[in-house]
Amino acid sequence: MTEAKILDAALRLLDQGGPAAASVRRIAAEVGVAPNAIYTYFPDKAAVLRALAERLLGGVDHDVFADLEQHWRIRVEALALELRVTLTAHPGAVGLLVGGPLDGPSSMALNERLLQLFADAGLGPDAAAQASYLLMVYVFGSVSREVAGVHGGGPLPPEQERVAARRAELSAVPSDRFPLTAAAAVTMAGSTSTEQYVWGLRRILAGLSALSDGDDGPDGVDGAPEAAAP
Amino acid sequence: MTEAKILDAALRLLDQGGPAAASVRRIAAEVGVAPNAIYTYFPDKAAVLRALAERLLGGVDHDVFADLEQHWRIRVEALALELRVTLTAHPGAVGLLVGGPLDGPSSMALNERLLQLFADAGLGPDAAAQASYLLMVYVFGSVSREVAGVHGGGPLPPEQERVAARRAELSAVPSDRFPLTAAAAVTMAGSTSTEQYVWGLRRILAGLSALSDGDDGPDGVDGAPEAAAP
DNA sequence: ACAAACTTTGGACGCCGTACAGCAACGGTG
DNA sequence: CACCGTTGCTGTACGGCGTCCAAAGTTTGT
Repeated sequence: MTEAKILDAALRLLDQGGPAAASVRRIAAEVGVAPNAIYTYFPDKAAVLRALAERLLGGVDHDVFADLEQHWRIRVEALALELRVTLTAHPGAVGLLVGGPLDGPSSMALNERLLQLFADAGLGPDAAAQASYLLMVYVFGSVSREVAGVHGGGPLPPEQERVAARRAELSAVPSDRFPLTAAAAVTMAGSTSTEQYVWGLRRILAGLSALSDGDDGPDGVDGAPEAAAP
Repeated sequence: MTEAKILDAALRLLDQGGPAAASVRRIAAEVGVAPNAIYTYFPDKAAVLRALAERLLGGVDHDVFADLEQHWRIRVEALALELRVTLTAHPGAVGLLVGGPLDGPSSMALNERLLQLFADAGLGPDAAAQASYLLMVYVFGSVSREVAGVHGGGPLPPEQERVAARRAELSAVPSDRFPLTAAAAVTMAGSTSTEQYVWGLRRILAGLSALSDGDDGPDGVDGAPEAAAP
């Protein structure tokens, strides 16, 4: 009946049955309308999915990160963590976001916020733009790796479960052909964990801090537990 | 007739017409057989695409990066650049790689190589595993951003052209609502450039270098032209 | 009350992935 | 050489897909 109901239905189907379930016909059935009624509100299926992606990105609460009291690194981390939660909440929809261009109003607003954040950090406009892009690449890359291989429906299993499953898979790696992989299997199994996400984020922020004026952050060199070198 | 011919045909169609063109029926027609003949060699369409992804990843030449004479940072950069070229050469196939799990032999070999590289850099096994994952996230994230929105066929336009097109789009950004975005539009237009790719890569490697023993690399703080802060 | 505008539907078209049964070529065994 | 089991391929069919068209229904303005 309205665009909103169509998007609601699409997201519901996407969550329950993955990308394959979000067909025009099923969406229409979910709304309770004939398939072609959808075309009254959207020119084609792609437009529905684009609008949905836009809505999901719009669900990120920006104002939280505007608090100038906090150190910029903290604020970027908070933003990155919130983005990850928002995206992984709808695994079936991740493909829409990583696969399409990010040029909607929500993307722009998000980007503007990020630019402000990096400007606060002391980066010039150009460096801030590059840093923002780098951060988005990291967030989207991480999330898409995280939900990769989820074709069916349902929410993502809890982190602990996924890590355990991955550990089981990796325990089968032949240590003669891939000795390093086999040796680091336990750490690798944690790739899709919040810990690894934050670890990578901190490495990136450390790399960016060198551009910012002098200060080198709250946590010297290692921000994650397993970061020690021999 | 053979699996190889099927994969050849699939890649050809993918290159020419994007993901939508790589249907089982079209692949079969390209090979010159009936559609269902494909199922003699692959259990379903997904298996074809998985095999194709595996083959593409296998096309990355590893031995180049084994040269211990070079500094590890140079070798990682070379690997990242080669990976980007390999992936962007087939825009329609990028979705297969970022959308599915990376657990084939080629992925494992690549990962093993990366672990070795970071071990050479002085990172412990666990940090090396985390760094490898971070790098892969960056590469795949960058590439998928780069080919995002390419639904049709044909190769990616030359970099310069894409940047110019993006610049034109961004020039329409209303500077009252998104002042920072509008101000940095020219830099943002270069997001999908090799320069930006290397810039981000260097930030990440800088962040990782802090973990490696003491040395801080060949290029102090800024590795890209526009990196200066006011 | 009537006309105009908008919304929804029934039906159809061509394409998709895939299952099943049958046909053609072939290698090994008598 | 004749036989036969295995393997590769085809013909055909089913249900689902995105989308178009003309017709029917509904709402709105006057």
